Amino acid sequence: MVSIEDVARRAGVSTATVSRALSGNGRVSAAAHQKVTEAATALDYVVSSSASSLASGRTKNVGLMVPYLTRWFFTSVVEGAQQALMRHGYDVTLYNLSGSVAERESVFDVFLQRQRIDGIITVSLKLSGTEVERLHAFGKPVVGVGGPIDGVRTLTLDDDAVSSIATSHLLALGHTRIAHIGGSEDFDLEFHIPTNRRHGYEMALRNAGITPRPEYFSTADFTIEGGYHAAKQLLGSPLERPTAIFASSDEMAIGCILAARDLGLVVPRDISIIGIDGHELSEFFGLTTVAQYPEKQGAHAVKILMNLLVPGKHPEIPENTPLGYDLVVRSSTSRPPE
Amino acid sequence: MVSIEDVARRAGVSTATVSRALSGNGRVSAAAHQKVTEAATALDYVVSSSASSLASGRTKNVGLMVPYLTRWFFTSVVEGAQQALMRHGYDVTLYNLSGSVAERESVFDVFLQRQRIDGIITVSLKLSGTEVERLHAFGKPVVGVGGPIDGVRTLTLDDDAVSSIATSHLLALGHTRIAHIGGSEDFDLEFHIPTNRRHGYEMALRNAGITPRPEYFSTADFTIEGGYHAAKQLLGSPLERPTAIFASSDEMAIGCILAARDLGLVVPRDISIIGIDGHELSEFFGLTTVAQYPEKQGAHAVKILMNLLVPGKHPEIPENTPLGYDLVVRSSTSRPPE
DNA sequence: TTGAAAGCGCTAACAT
DNA sequence: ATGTTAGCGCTTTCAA
Repeated sequence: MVSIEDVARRAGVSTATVSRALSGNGRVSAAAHQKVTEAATALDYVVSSSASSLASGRTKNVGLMVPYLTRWFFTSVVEGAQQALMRHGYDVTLYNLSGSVAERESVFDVFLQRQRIDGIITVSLKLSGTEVERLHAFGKPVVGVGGPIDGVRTLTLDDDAVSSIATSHLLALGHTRIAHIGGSEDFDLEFHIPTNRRHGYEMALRNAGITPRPEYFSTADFTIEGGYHAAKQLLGSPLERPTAIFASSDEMAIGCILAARDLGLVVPRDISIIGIDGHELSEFFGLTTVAQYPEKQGAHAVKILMNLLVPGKHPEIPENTPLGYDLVVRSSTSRPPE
Repeated sequence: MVSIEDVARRAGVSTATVSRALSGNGRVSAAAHQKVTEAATALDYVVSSSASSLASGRTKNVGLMVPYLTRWFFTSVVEGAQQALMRHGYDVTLYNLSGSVAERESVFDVFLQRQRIDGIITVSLKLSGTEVERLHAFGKPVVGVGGPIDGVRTLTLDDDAVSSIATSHLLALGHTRIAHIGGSEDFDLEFHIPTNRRHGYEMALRNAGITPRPEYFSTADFTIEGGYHAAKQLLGSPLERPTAIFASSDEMAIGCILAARDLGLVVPRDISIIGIDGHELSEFFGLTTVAQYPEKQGAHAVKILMNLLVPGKHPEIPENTPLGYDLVVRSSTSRPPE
């Protein structure tokens, strides 16, 4: 193992100068900087993270907490955050809360306590009061993506605006019988996935002079399968059939498309379908959607965290940059049948 | 911060004893062990990972290297490995190679070198000669999942057996015109996804006295979309249409199902379809598949790694436990049309 | 079985 | 701008 002393010796300076030159903390003459850099390169020197952490209290490591990994949104956020962190020289430690209760507890009681991370990014996490407490007691900066956490700076999509846009798109096409598949409440209890997109939908309808009909509202679990079953109910009922469905996620919307097909309905001729997400599968299915950009959200969270970690060193982030989203119109929506 | 000294004082022993009692290295009397444990619990003491790493050279942290995250197989392996590692008290650092070339290099040159991990698990990684060298120079145990790496113990599905089973299932149903969608070579160049499942398919055919027809072979990129386009070609061609398709992945197989539907073909009446994976969507689509279990593969890799890390402490792993797989018959396969 | 003490490799006062 | 040096909190000889 090549140590800082080896570099110092080769560069003909003290270890302190090497440390300063390589870390960028403290002033070093150009000449010294040059010698140090050369020596370090020649020796393939990389600081030992444990030694550095122990001495400085900084770890150059950030924790990423997710409810689980096998969901497009979560993985995308993680991917975006991970790449951004790497660019800042940070490692990423993954905390997956999908295990047993005991395991989940140990994340808070043991893993977070061992001084391995400088900060945390939580993704769509629904935390208990105790967990939030422990998170704060941890004393390191925390940034959340998706779903508010008490006392934590969180990035959340403007659900009202997004669902209002989706609904308005259908209204503008001339639809009046618009159904909505939202998330079920008990789903929201486990991890935070917005179940409150219903509000924007109803507002948009009301603004258009339409009273939301309860029989046009249904809930599912955000998956293709869930959306499929909900849509079957909505479309198969002998009541006046809706001419459009707005689903709270692309996966559910894809489920709707498949359900419509199985019922012999043609999309969009007989039924228009719109989702929210910009899921990787949405293009293939020709799904109109309001795209959100989870990778960007992850990267954005990193920016904020970096500001908290090394104040002043990074460009200031406006306190509340809203998260971006775009209506992407494809072939699953059109004017309603005459 | 509560330190080892606080615990030692409270327990009335030396820091050395505390260390021994808590780590399990070195003998400690039952009485001392008890006192230490109590004191540690009372004080909410958790060892500082950097201090411990610096002193011992062990980090209790394992690196997980993936080509990228947004693919069912990779995430599932990561999830399985992560949970298993947590149970052993190990943290997981995620190295995602999906970024730019420079970023990919920095993983090997910087991130791996900073002494933060005790070992590495690679997932479906295709590494250059230099990268493999660096990995070995790193001097820590490496275990691979999916795709062989020179000099690295790797877990790989028996592709021959798996594709032979899939093909045999179709043969046993009476199919003789069986097409195969494999992975494209250039896809394999980037990250390792088995493109050699063709062999088992052809062997099975030959054993049944059937000569593989080149026009029944096609390749795609393992996605739904790729499978869809390949299937359209296979099924839309004016040649004698195959009565069954064996796709190298469930996502491609799902693409086949959708393509068949769009062509007005009924699955399985007109065309039988089978995949490989046991993908989370396979059940919904009624897809017959040869399921593999990526979470288990991840957990299995951890077992092997633990043995390498702390030899003797964990149950011995037979040198070559084959990875499990199962034929799961659903509604996408049946006897061929008369 | 236990304790004393010497580091592990680095950073950050402090002094120059 | 640079060097000296005292720790950071733990593990691990070594001696008892």
